[in-house]
Amino acid sequence: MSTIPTATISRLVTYLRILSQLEAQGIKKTSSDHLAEEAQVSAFQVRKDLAYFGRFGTRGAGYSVPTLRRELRRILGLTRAWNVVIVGMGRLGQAIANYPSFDQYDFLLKGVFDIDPSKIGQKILGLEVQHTDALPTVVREKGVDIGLITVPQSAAQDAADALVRAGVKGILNFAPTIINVSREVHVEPVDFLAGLKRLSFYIQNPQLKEELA
Amino acid sequence: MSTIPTATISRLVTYLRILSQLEAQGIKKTSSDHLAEEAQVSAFQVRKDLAYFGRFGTRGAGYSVPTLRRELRRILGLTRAWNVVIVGMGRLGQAIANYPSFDQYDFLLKGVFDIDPSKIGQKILGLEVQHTDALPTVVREKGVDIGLITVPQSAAQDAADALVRAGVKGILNFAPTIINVSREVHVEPVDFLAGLKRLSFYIQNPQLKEELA
DNA sequence: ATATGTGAATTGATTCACAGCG
DNA sequence: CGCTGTGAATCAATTCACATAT
Repeated sequence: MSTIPTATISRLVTYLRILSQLEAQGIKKTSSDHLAEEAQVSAFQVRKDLAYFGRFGTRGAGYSVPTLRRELRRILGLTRAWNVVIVGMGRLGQAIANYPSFDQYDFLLKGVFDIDPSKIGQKILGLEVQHTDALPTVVREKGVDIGLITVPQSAAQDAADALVRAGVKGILNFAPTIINVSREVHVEPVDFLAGLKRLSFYIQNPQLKEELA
Repeated sequence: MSTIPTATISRLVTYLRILSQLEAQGIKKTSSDHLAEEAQVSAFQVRKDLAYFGRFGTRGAGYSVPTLRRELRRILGLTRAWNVVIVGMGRLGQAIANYPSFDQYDFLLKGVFDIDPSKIGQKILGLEVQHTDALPTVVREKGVDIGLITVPQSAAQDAADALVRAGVKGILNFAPTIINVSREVHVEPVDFLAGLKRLSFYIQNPQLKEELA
């Protein structure tokens, strides 16, 4: 079996969102051409990405929207609910917790944590903010899979260590820093300051538009 | 001149952050080995990334932290301030506006916008929330370079269109959807729901750890 | 002695062209 | 005929090895 590019996984997430929108519009059929246009990639790319996981289309006819959507949800592990906690209940943590339809995406918020005594005990969406020391208990008892880190940069590594010790399998890191975790825990960065700095580069160097992939 | 991988730009942002931390600690010298360890890449990669832009080190001795930091800031366009606006003053927009030291990074918030009449007129960090219709005026008068989109998915394309018409050069898109803009405007996505879904895939397929780049 | 800078080699990802199937 | 699925070819990115400079 050939190796799967990480970029393919990102694109599968995009294809799934497009399919969900098509399904919501009652559209039953689509094609690699259409998905490609919506995802802003080539049709070759769409077909190759899907080919890593199987054959989902009908030659000459394209793809069934419900079928391909179901398959992508299965491939991405989105047929089950994932239990998550948030570490860091500042403004960003609260915004994420309250994000519209966060729970509709089958990510269930099972706990919210901080180390600031003034925050502990506050209620967020019916959950009481707990001290990070309670992480191991909550992760075990609630079967938590994923931890979101929304603490300041200086506290991010401590939060990551606590989450890993508590036994989460994945971390979504909003803090603007790289965190070190054991090999078996996967980390996805969500770094908007880094995004701003990349924008700064591209705006300052518009002539590089052609020289960049 | 060879073409510059987009991944290189992301890594330069990481190297810059590491150098800033080293400088704050009073450390004057570093090496490609040290930067590589901190950035979780190879030392070859660090040197190759820097080589796209010049020679910044001393053979046998490594890199001067202040010098390399200054050079990276110059390369990334971070020696000047960038004027930004935020479109979407829900919880996420407010959290980003209030992000600790957002302005310390030389991104200056020049306006906040929404289309919800109940939000217009509210004060955020001394700025009055304005209707999106006012974007062209503000962008022109304040010299705004970058727009942040923190509206719901369904409103993201409209927000992007308004920003592009108003004349911004770059967009940081927090909405979970791909937006279409004219070629000369650069878009950086910041999609935490996509990050969660990628985590779902990697957690469900731990055996692929070796098969993924 | 030591660590950078860089052409060459290798590995990986994307694009292509067309075979295969409905 | 139309569109998918896929090996082959191309293109891009990373890794390597070592020449080079201090």
